[in-house]
Amino acid sequence: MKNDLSKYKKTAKSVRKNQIRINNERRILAAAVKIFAGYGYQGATMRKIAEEAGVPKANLHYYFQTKEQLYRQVLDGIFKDWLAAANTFDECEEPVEALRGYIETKMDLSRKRPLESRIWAEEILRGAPLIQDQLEQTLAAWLDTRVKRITDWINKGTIQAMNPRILMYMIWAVTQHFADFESQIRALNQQQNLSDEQFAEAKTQVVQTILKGIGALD
Amino acid sequence: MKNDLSKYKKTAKSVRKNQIRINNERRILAAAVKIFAGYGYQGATMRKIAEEAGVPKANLHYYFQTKEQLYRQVLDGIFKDWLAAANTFDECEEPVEALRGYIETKMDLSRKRPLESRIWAEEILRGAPLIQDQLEQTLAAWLDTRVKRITDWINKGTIQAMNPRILMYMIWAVTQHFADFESQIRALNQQQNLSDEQFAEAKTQVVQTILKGIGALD
DNA sequence: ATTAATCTTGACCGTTCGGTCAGGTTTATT
DNA sequence: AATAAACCTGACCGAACGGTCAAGATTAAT
Repeated sequence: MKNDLSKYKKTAKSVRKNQIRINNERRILAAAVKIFAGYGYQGATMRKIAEEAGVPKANLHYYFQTKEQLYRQVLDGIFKDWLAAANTFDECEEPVEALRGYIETKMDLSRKRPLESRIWAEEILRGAPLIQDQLEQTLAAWLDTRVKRITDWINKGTIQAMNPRILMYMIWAVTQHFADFESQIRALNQQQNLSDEQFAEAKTQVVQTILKGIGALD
Repeated sequence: MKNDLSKYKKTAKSVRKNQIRINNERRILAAAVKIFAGYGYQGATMRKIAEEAGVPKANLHYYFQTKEQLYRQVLDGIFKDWLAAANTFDECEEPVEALRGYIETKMDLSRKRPLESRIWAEEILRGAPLIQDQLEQTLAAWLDTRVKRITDWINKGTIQAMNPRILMYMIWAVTQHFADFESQIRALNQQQNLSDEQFAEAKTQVVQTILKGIGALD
């Protein structure tokens, strides 16, 4: 097995040896994110990724056996970021601050990592062929516990009665829209990407509209 | 020119001749919508489309010279539907009913024509390489006039102050999410698509949340 | 009945795709 | 210094892609 990593754990000095692999894997993954986001899974080619990473195509297959495995690792990285951001939801006890923090974090993620958001979106668009398990297990479990929290708020009368799942779908839809539909927003904004000021305004308005829409604000 | 249609306009009987062409074009376009939606532009192949339509691959190139031209005609059809639905916005004078009607129409469109929504989404995701002109001209003009209507409502005090463009982005994001992210919603709904009842609930909640969120409802 | 236009199709073409591999180079171990 | 493990890469492969074309079948026009 060319790519069996277990052997690297035998000695202390092998840590330095790993560095070559770590650096190259990181470089290739960064290039893969760009190319997959820009062309989609099918439109992306190993040639383009190799060119973007500045390595020969054969080298890609040395570190990642197949295109699909490379793509899977890209998706894994995105999913981890997603879950990390998702924990913002639990940092506050009160619905207003918990939801505000979560929406703002998701908006920031769309602003700072639009490529990752687009890769995720395309995967879902195609029917989630590779991440269905993660959706049905990890994401479904994450959602269930947050639905319970929101239900508690509703039962306490802090926010009005509603379907918590639909609220979460709305938050995801709106926040990710600013990454996924960036090119449409640009076309409708005099061919300019949203400035920092415009994006800040959007962020505020999204938070206000949703919070007010569920009766958490006046 | 094999595919010059001008000659068909010469006689009355040519209308019947057209029927073969009309039927085959329609059949191929319907198959193309399915395949483009399911696999994306790059992932879709002329082979698959021909198979879905039940005609030999060479026949596709008889009616549509290239894959890109076939795809363009699919996009044109989607854009026309989009604009037709968009006119719902103008049917009512008051903001509550105008926005409610528009949101509901967009939700219904997501429910009834999810494939078209996904093709549109993928095109935007890829940077709108083929429809940029339509976005910058037709869609931008459509949006501008609606922004003016909303601004009037704000100036009259019927709804609260806000950025009308961001409101429209939110409406598009949420309504199209139910088509574009259908596979994610299904994975989070016990592997079942939303039932008619669930979708009706979502529609109501989306309308209520947005209208209340902009201060148009109590 | 004849002619012309339109439609149909299997076979084929050049290109590009993901992936392989042998053999050379570099780095680590003893 | 010698050996081994890891890394690198140009050249190559079969498969699948979009697209073409000549020749036959069908339909319309006279």
